[in-house]
Amino acid sequence: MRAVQDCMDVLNGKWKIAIISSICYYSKRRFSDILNDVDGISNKMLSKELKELEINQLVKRTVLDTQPVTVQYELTDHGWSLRTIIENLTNWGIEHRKKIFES
Amino acid sequence: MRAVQDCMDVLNGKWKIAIISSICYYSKRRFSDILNDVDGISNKMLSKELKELEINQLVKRTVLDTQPVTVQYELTDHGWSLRTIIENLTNWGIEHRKKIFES
DNA sequence: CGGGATCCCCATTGATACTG
DNA sequence: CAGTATCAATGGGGATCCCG
Repeated sequence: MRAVQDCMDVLNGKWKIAIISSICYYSKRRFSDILNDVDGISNKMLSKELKELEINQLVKRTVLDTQPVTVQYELTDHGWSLRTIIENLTNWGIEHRKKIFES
Repeated sequence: MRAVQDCMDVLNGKWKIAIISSICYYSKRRFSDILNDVDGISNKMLSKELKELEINQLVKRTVLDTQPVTVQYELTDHGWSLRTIIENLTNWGIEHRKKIFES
């Protein structure tokens, strides 16, 4: 019971799951790419959420020495371990949509 | 990607997962019991979240003809199908706690 | 017991503009 | 490009009281 909350504390906020999904799908992803992937998110929110994910060691941030600057985000091993959950959530979402559609 | 959001739309709010976990664990659970299970939730929020879960057909509400009234909450088959996800989240939460503790 | 109604606040989010 | 800064608004959520 407590453990579920520990998990949700890390995945709190409106966008965390979607952000992780995006990075997870593409392995490596840039700031502006994620901004496009996640529908409706603002740069401010993305910045904030990514920072939190980094603190919780789910995401690794890498600055590439290009002009202009490129920043890569990728999942850490720990973040990567959420893959199963993401998949389950996705599958459930699909099933749920069917369910609601039928009724 | 969209599907993950469909799922999270249903599980939104601060308390949904915890509430489902509570009911899931006990199979049937009363309002005041859930109120105790979920640490920090207010009756207003519990009431509201349960209503939403009912609308999304994850939870079934049954009023028992006692004095005073007893209300049972249980998961529908659809709600029950979240069991795997709950378990995954729980396990991940435990692992995460270890991880953070080490660092 | 299981909520509903009210009041109220502040944290989260949005929109926009700006910068290295 | 990858953010930061600032201002403003909304609604999530707490506290309390009430009711059948």
